Amino acid sequence: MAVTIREVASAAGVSISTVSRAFTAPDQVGERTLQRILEAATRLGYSPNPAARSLRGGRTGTLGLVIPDIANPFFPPIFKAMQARARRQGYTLLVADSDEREADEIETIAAVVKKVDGLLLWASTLPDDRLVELSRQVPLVLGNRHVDGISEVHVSLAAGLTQAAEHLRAYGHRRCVFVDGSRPELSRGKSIRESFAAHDLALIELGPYEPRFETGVHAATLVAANEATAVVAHNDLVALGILHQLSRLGIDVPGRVSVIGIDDTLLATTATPSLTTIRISAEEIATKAGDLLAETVADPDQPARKVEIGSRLIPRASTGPAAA
Amino acid sequence: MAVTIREVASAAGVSISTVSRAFTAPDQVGERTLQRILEAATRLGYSPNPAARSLRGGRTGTLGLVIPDIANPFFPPIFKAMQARARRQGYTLLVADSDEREADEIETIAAVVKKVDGLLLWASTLPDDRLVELSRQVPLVLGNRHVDGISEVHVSLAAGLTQAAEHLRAYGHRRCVFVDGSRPELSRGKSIRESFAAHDLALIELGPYEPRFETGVHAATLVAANEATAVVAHNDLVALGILHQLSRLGIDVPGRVSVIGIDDTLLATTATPSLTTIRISAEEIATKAGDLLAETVADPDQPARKVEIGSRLIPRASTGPAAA
DNA sequence: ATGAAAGCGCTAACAG
DNA sequence: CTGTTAGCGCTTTCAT
Repeated sequence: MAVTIREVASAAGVSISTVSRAFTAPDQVGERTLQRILEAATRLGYSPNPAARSLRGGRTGTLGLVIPDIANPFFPPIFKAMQARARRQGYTLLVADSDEREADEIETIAAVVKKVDGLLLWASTLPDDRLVELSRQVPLVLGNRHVDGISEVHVSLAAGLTQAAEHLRAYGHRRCVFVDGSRPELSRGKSIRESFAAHDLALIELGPYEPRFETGVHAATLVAANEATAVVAHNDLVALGILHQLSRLGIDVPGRVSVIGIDDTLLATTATPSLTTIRISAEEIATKAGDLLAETVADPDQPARKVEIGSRLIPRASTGPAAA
Repeated sequence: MAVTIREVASAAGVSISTVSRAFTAPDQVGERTLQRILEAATRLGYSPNPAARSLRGGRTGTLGLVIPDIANPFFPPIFKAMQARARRQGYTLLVADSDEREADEIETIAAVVKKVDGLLLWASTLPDDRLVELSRQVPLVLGNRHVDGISEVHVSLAAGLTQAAEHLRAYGHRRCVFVDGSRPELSRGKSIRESFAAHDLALIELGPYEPRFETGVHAATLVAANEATAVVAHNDLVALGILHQLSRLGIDVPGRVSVIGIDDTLLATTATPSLTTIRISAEEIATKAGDLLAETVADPDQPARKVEIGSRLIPRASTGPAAA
């Protein structure tokens, strides 16, 4: 076993409580004593045993993040930003991938829930009542999912989509396609319909499909057939599928068709042409979700709150003037 | 607090030891007793407190994975595969991103080391002696890093690079460029030099640069200037930079230049044209590294072992016959 | 096959 | 400011 508080105590010639305090409430310990303890601790290579701490204090010092698919490039930046934030607040972040399947998600949550002080569940597929139940078991915050009585961070695409509409309109586009790849519950369709209608842009909706590259490949042909001059895709991945197929069909982007993605992932920056897309800031998610979670952990009985995450258009090379 | 072993015990009319056994050694408990306990446990919603378990047993039931950058698309599949494997072995996986900086890595490791039964460190930037020291503190396996006396999984690109050389040679290429983006210690240069020499392919080496998209953009111009007909990039990201710039220069891929990446990430599949690349199987890494780590945890004093991970070429649309 | 009891390392009253 | 003490929930001898 590793070195314990007791050995530090005897090395420093104090009691174990004083050593404990030296780590949890240094200001309650005498100047010189503190020095001696810290010195002894470093020399012996002591660091507190988290298991004992948790057992005693009921706090684990870790926050949980459950996401549907870390291979979706939308999530790694969130992971990073949340980890950085958690660490600054003295927490370790435990990230688990639920593989986008309900059964796996249940298992994932079960594996994690007893090891964390609070949980952020992104785009959960679980039924409302299970989430309500879970929220009684652990401080809980939902991402992109609404359940009455549970705090939530919600990504709003409204701002970004409005900017996209303005952008396309300014370039003279009139007829656009939206490739929907959502689960119906959280369809991005409604939001885009409103924004585009407000800017007098005709919108043809395709789908819903799965949000995959192949979906874009398939949809590209339909875009051409619909005589639209611009497409908004469900996300960057789908947009890349569109770009890919358009290129094979010899349809120039943005010369004949403009393409817009959503999420501003690595895929958008590295695409050819680079992809105009709607950015959702990982830092903003981490900050707001992290704060909300921290507050929920601190006071689990406060009323549920809803926090909005904004979005904005990042114009790049895949959009341009409408073809004549 | 949640329901404890004591409540289950009294509900089932047995002692707490028997309940404990029901969960840790069910075969040592009478048939009917076991039934009753399990029934009571489910009814009460009991599940063992991991903190108490760890404290008592010294085992945490979690395995740690420290990676340099989860935003590098090479890592998410490894995360997923490792998590799946760990779970099947009854472990939770704790993943931490060290942000590619030594100071962060030290902090990251410190944050997780006491919370895990074993640690897999990928591409660590720490000096040898620190790693040796760490290996005395926790069962340790290294990924793509060699330190005497510590077990290691090592990705060998030899097979994939040989296939790449054969592939290019068969297409009539003679003059190739390699864009090096490695830290010098783990340069991919040596391996490719040998493979290409063996196939009588002239190899011009550029770099070393940082393994970024912009590196590829920059290198593309040099490729053209060197009159090479094929490029191998340090990884898919760099390859996409090359693709991007080649496209802007109006140089057709694979008509005038063939491009090969390394890693077979999502970027390769979604590129236009889709990218020929060298695949390193995440499943193979997870399986071999997971087993090695499990064995190291089970018997920390066994001699260090080295396990090789293979690679192979995935031909796609970015390679073709050499220009005349 | 089951129970009693002793801690694992630590924190948080409570005393002084 | 510092020490004493009682557990946190569980596993694990040691009995029975």
